[in-house]
Amino acid sequence: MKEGPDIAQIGALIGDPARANMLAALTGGRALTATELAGVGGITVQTASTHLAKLEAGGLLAQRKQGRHRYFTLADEAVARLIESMMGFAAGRGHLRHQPGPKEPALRKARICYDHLAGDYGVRMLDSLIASGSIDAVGDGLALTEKGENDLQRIGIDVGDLRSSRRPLCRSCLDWSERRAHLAGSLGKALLSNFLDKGWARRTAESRSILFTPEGDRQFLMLFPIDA
Amino acid sequence: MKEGPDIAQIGALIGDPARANMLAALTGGRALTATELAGVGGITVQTASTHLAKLEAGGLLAQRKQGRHRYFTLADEAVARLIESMMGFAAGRGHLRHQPGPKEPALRKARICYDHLAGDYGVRMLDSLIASGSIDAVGDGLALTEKGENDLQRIGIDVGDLRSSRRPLCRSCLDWSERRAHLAGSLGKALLSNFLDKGWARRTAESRSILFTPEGDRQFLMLFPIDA
DNA sequence: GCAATGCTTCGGTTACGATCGAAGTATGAA
DNA sequence: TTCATACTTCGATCGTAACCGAAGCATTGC
Repeated sequence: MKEGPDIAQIGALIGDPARANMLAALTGGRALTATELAGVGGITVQTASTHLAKLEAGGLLAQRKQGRHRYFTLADEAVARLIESMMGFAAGRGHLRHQPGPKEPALRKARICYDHLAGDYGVRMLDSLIASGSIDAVGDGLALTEKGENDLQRIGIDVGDLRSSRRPLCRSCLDWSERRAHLAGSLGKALLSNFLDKGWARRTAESRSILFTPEGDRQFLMLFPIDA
Repeated sequence: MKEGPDIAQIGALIGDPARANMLAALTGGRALTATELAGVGGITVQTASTHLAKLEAGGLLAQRKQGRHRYFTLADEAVARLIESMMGFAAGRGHLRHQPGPKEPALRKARICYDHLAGDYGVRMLDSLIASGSIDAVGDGLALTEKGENDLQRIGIDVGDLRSSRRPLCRSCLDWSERRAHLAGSLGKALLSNFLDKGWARRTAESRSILFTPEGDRQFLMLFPIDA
């Protein structure tokens, strides 16, 4: 007994419904204030404050003071991956929420996962990139090809810039709704930013879902075709 | 709020120290009885029984009756991966146990992770396989090469048999002690079995650690050299 | 300066769940 | 049959942590 790292601590941190809701909301990548997170968790600000303090002490959250606000974000991408992987696991076991809710279909279609595109569209994009030879896939690993680099340049993404960052360029992330991989890493982030910049899609206020405009939808589907 | 799968439930399941200890013990791959698990968790059998019932209801455990014993195991490999990934995360945040303990060094050197080799030796083995060209690595993904297949045949592992199983042949698994990848999947399992069969190493009674014999140690290090 | 907003800290209540003793069920051994 | 072992269920206790009202800081705006 007492072997290895202490998983009970972080399990307990995630194990409270209010905290889990806050973490899930922060997986949206946006920095949120304590008051907003209290709303997400369905609790008062006082209670939220103690929860947030615990999460920060546990290394899951980071906070940034700005004026009289305090913006909370996930500490880093590793936390986002942990949350998303737990979601994948929970979805696989049928630990779904009681009511699917009206927002559910939009979430399944396209949502943000920390800073990249997830859901049906995220999976489709990666599939298409692999099919077109832009990305090589070996097992769970992904690597950008020369062809991919050229193609991306054409739509306005400079891979050279991305390579300079310490963060891995390509990374696969298991999608909880599709149960298949989508593209994470700095390239995944750059692609989503690109779509948002072009006005193809926009983020919604209080949800993780991403709404494509009709025109953006058309462009996206044309850019990432599936031959089936 | 209330978006996506319910991670709080499984978080809470893992969040109790007694349950976390039991799960960690079961990551050793061995089926354990309720009484043994009670010892691991440091609680009475009654308490353990209720914990085990909850874990089973949550889909984390499976049980098998045999005579008057009940053997518990992790429900499947996905659970093992979740536990190990949480250990990796916890180790990265410094959520280590209070006292490193005497068994710690042995665990770090070589231990079992569900059914394959982990720890320093596990990482070394994968590094060596990649360096020798037996395994291709792209990002986090791993694939056996033709050369690798031949080499393995020579030490008595028939890859053809392994391929027929539904389980992936190669899979990378993040090692919590080394913070680097080691080899999982059916090939990882086959390799460990091979070492045990040859008498190079043996499993210990109540721990996850794996003890190499002096001769086994020599053979292992010779088979998987590191040029550095 | 004063009021308003955003958040934290304090204090006290409450509820849930972990815990164990004791009793109950099942299997095996004598 | 009787006893022993392995485990579960019941009942009751107890501790902890989630929770909120109220008060206390800090920052901004007027």
